[in-house]
Amino acid sequence: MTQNETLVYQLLCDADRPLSAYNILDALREKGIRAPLQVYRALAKLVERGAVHRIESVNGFVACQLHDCGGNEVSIFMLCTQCERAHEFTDTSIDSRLQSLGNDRGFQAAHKVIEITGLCANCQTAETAARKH
Amino acid sequence: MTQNETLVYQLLCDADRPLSAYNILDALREKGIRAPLQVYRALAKLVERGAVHRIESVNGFVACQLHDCGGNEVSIFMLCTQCERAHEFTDTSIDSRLQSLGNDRGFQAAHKVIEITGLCANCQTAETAARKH
DNA sequence: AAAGCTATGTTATATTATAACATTCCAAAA
DNA sequence: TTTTGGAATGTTATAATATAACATAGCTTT
Repeated sequence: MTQNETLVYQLLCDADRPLSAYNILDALREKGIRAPLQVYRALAKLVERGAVHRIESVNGFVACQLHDCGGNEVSIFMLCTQCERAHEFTDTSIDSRLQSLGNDRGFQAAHKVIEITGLCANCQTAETAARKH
Repeated sequence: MTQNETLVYQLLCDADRPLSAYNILDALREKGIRAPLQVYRALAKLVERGAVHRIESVNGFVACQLHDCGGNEVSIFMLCTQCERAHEFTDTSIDSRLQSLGNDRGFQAAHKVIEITGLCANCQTAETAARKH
């Protein structure tokens, strides 16, 4: 990994939620990153390599949370609108079903996005508690 | 539907691919739409009502292609990188599987995004034909 | 007529992303 | 050892997407 990629990747690993490219830029200014392109270039490489995922629903980026994710499985993300955390997982049955839907139509899939937005369990209970006042 | 919503909705219905907010703005200038906000406000209402879907992968918008889509099903989109067309459909098994994945984790889903990017059947054959030269 | 609501319009600005070009650094060929 | 070619880097400018803040207009209910 190059210098800039390492900086960006480490930051994403330490973060507990998706970061935007400009979040990253701001956080890494003191480390010598000065321009958006430096961030976007590092991100492009990291995403290409599967080390980082782009979350379309929030225009953000997260470090891959699954050790062997570079593989073929589609990542599914659950995104909490409250705490902003992103949980990543995979599901073979959804994956294969989606694949066959594509095949049925002769569609050659290159990339799949599956994202669920809502309230995580934690934030639901917090909200319920808050309503008691 | 209000004036601006009608303009935007008609345009999207006539389009054969997702349009960006600024595509829409440019197309509707002669009809009196002058500022991005007029477009974004109309889109927000239309999306809320289920008449239009936002395609996260391309930051674009399409008119709903399913008559009864205002309902509960998740829309799945296949997006061709070549012709840029978006095909919408639903799949009960993916939907319910995704739902139960959320339930397992106590996640309260509000919105789901499923988008497949790739080459549609049509564009694949066009590409194969082109390679013969 | 007044009050309140929704839609509208307008200007400015925030946020996300890329184009175009110059420079540096390093490894491998000559 | 030099050179040369590719990848990484840096820098400035700008494109593309989206929203904030405020003003006005039109309609409906009281």
